[in-house]
Amino acid sequence: MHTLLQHIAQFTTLSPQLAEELRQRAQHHCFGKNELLHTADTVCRRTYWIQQGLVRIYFNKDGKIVTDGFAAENQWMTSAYSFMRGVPDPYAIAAVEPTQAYSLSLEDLLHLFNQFHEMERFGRVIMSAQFLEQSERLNSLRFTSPAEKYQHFCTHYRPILARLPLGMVASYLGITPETLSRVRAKG
Amino acid sequence: MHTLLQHIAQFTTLSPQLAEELRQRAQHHCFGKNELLHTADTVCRRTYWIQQGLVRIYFNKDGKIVTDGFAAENQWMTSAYSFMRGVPDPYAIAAVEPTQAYSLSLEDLLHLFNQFHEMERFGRVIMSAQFLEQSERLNSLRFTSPAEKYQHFCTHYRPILARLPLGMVASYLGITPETLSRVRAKG
DNA sequence: GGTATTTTTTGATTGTAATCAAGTAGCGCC
DNA sequence: GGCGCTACTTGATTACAATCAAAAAATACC
Repeated sequence: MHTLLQHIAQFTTLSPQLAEELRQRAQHHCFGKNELLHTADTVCRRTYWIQQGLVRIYFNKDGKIVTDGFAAENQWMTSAYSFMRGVPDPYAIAAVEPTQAYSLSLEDLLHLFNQFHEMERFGRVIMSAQFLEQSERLNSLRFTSPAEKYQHFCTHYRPILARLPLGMVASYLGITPETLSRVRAKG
Repeated sequence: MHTLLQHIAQFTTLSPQLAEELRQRAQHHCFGKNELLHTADTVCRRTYWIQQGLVRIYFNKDGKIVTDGFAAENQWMTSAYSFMRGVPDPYAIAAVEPTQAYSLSLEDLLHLFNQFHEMERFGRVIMSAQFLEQSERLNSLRFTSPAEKYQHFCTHYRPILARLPLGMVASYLGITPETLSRVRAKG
């Protein structure tokens, strides 16, 4: 638990009261390889902070699995739209490796946001960071060739590259496994 | 000014003190058609709330102008990365129509976030909404055909469609003007 | 009102990555 | 250690939108 508190303390002041509330509310989880953190077409009730391990979010597009994102140590993962708006969506989340995580429900978060200005700060800062990260990804998808996409992935996701099957990387990059294979053969 | 305050009050409680601080800090602007709100390769120092009119953000890619986004009445516009991180970036912002806007600097915002929990709430809620909107755009860019992209634009941006040259719409959608023209000819 | 410029349309060709189709290698599991 | 499955590679073909090119329409400007 102290690792989650450390993470939060990087972005906001963490009062003893807030730390205590977080300790009470956060749930700890262990997931085996391929175990689901969240099932498609259900409401995603929790947001997960990955302490150890690696997870992915994906959905089924015309019978093919499309990976939409990854989260490893010290990162957050949830099905954002479903979680924030309380509606089902097509995404599922699964552990790529055995994973340990803490989670909070939306109710927990909203309570903490209400109770603690500093937690509201944390929420704002994290959302801003996610927004900027997503902008960069959008630009990469929009303007770069498959080779550049792969290069970008290698430099920005080096720590997890070796832990992922290439098919997942390909669909995350918006290219086919065949194209990724050819890109790698050349580089 | 009261329109900006109304906008903020939609997302958070607006105390008289916060309203007063906003009145003191927000600057009012009038921009003529094609006038720049922000110049490329400089630090974007302000975020603009559009009271009346229409603006676009764009950059120069290999000699071609690529439109990256629009903001009309009741929407915010800034060059996000530059504004938040205080570094230059290649984006410029220009008025598509004569435009009236209010603006806040990062210093203003950070002061207000510090001073007022309710303003920090507003920041978090707006960033969350922007994040979800961007996710939807990312999915549209990634998975849909030019015709579907245009359809999506028509349904989600109807109020501004008629106010924009098609070339701007095309580059926003990540397709060429020729392709957009052909899509429109068919539908 | 007429000229100049920009925007939009239409047509022909090309390039790139997707698709289709095998085949090979790697790995988990008994 | 061998079987069976999944992951990855390689090759041939196709589809789609980009590019190149030019004409037509709309708009701005004197």
